[in-house]
Amino acid sequence: MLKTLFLGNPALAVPFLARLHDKSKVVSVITSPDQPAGRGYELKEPAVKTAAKSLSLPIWQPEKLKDPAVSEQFKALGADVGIVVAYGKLIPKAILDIPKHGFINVHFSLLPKYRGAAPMQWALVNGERETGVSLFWLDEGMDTGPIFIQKKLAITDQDDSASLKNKLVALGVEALEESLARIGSGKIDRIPQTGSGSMAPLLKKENGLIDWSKPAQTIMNQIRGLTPWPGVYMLGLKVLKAKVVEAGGKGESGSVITLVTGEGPVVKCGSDALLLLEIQPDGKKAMNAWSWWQGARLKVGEKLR
RNA sequence: CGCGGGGUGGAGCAGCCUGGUAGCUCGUCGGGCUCAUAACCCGAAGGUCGUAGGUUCAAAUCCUACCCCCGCAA
Repeated sequence: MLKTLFLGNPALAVPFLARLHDKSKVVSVITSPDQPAGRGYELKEPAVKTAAKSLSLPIWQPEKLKDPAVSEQFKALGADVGIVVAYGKLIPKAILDIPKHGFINVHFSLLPKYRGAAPMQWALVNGERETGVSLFWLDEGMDTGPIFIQKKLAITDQDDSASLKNKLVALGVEALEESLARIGSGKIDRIPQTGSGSMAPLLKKENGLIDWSKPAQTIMNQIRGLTPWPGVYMLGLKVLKAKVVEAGGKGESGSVITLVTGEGPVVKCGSDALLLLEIQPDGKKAMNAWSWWQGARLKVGEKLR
């Protein structure tokens, strides 16, 4: 059985760890140190750590990978291959060379497109019709290594970041199992990335700011890709769900042009309009847009403040 | 002790600063108008104002403690 390492942090990485545990001997689960997070800054452990505990796997939370002592410990683990899923740190060359086969990174895009931290979100924001998952061999660059296995996935109009994530994780887990089988039988591909790449940089809060003068579909894509984080918002209000509706040229963008009884207000955009369905005011719980409208003290024709 | 917002009939809010009959939009129920309606008109039911104390002739409103929810941030 292959001896493997697993490196990852968030909940999204957990299904990969579970499958890896099924199909190989996981000699160590490497995850970031517990960090203060949440209200009150309580120390919180990464989801991968929680999962590793319940699987009774050895956990290791090194602070700095560049430390030579860390490299020594990696060597001592004697792994055949490392699997990296959303670990969030670049792994130094000194460590990459340690396992017999190197490290495989699971990346949620069709490389070389959307290299970087937030490939799923940017694909949705940009209105892509297709994305996928790429398992590639880590080198020193940012998602630049040779590709092992790549699988495509169509993005539907109904997809949002949650549904797309679920699909990609499922696809990725499959690909992971396939890659382990191939390594076992010696059929290892290392296909250099070709074509022009693009970047999917870490999301910033500002990426979620709504500009009502943009087309409704553009804003809709923002909502699909950036919910739940960083969220698509305007001052004091986050839009969680909406629907594009046709609308003529009349009405100032950002103003409420009509109401759909029981559903919510319709806001004029640069072209067409958005029917708001679910909203979250600052400091409040998420609520349906119709409820929000009851207490919003706004009238049809007014701009959202 | 990271910063901040909030808990008021079933829903979303106003009222609190400047104590003194519980307000608004919606929903529910009954009636009316209408070919009809999610629209309109009339009427009704429904609230320990988060909890426990305190101040006061009088507290949703002022003071104290506690519980719960949420945003930022990470």
